[in-house]
Amino acid sequence: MELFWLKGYNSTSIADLLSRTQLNSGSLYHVFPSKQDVLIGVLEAYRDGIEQMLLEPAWGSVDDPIEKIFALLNGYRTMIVESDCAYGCPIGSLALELHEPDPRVRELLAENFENWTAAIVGCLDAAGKRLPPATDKQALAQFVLTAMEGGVMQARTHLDVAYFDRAVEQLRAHFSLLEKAAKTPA
Amino acid sequence: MELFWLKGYNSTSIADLLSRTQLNSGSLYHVFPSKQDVLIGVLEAYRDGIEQMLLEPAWGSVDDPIEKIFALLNGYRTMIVESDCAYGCPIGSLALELHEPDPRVRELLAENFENWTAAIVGCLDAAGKRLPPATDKQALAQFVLTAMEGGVMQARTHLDVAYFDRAVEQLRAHFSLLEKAAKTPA
DNA sequence: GACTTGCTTGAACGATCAATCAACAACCGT
DNA sequence: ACGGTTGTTGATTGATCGTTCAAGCAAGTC
Repeated sequence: MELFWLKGYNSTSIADLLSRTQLNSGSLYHVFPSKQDVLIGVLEAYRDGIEQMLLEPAWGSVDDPIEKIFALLNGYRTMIVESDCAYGCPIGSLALELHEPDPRVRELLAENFENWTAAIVGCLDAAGKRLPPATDKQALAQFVLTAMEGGVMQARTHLDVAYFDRAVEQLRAHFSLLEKAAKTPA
Repeated sequence: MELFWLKGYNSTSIADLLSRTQLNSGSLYHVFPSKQDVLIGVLEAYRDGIEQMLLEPAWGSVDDPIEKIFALLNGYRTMIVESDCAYGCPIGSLALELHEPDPRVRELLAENFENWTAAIVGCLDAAGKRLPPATDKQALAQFVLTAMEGGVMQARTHLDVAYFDRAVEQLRAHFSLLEKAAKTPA
């Protein structure tokens, strides 16, 4: 149930889940032994569905590997705008909302991040020689995630997408500089 | 009370605050009408104390303006390490933990961010011609915040400072490219 | 020494929430 | 038709939490 995404984990009560799912508490507890298990289920589903839910819609009409990265970021932008800056990256929100997460939950959050950055690494690999050969693609992919999450955080705090846009713009400048550096080797 | 920083707002109960402050509930409610007012007080204190609490300790022995930025980031690194990746930026945590924040609270979070980036803008201004003249210093300062928050988030999720270090390293690469671009004008 | 004012005490209240469980229905194979 | 399994119902429980309040205390004022 994607209520967790909107309201957060702690603020989403079992009653919320029940009214949304039209279930009774007993039925829910028959499937999920505890509220945390619901969260685990949701995180697993998100991890496994990232391809269809995030990448495919964003990449529908984009071929250029580097533009794919920014198309994905633009997908987040759309979500921010449509939710009036309330909704950002669900994983990032949970990562900071849960202060002493269960090991399994923390692990799933990490796996979600890893899946995300793996997709970016795929783009970077496809970009081939447009980037300097010494580029640490894993670190750069994590930096893309970093920029996205930080941008989402500021947009939400200021209630203004422009903060997200500026983060993306700075990231784009970084990529421009990298591409330029790749053309004129040291 | 800096319990909010460690455990988060929702997970810190009034009872926690009482035992920590050696107060009784009545006394606390005599000063702060509600729990949220405690948060507001803490956010105001943090906003006003950022200079002494964050900048001065980090910048004690650093003069170079750009190195000051990275000295500040290194201060966050220390906090991450000392808290075993549990503690990051308190403002960032609250910004994502509170999903429907009171307007005043949201405003204070934004002010804290603005104070922070203003300090970075000061460094960028001091860096003068080492950066390309067309540089949008405000946007770049926000990007530094973005990188910091994103790095903190990933370090906490993976329980590994290396994720923070890589974000800082990427940011440093970005600054290197900017400085290089400033030397060889288009 | 009465009276006010400012602050403290800590038990109590009401609300919310996650979780439980005994009773019950629906479906299946035999 | 029957027993067994699986899934459902929803009132209830026990715990936690934010908040309140009547009573008390200490210090200052006239």
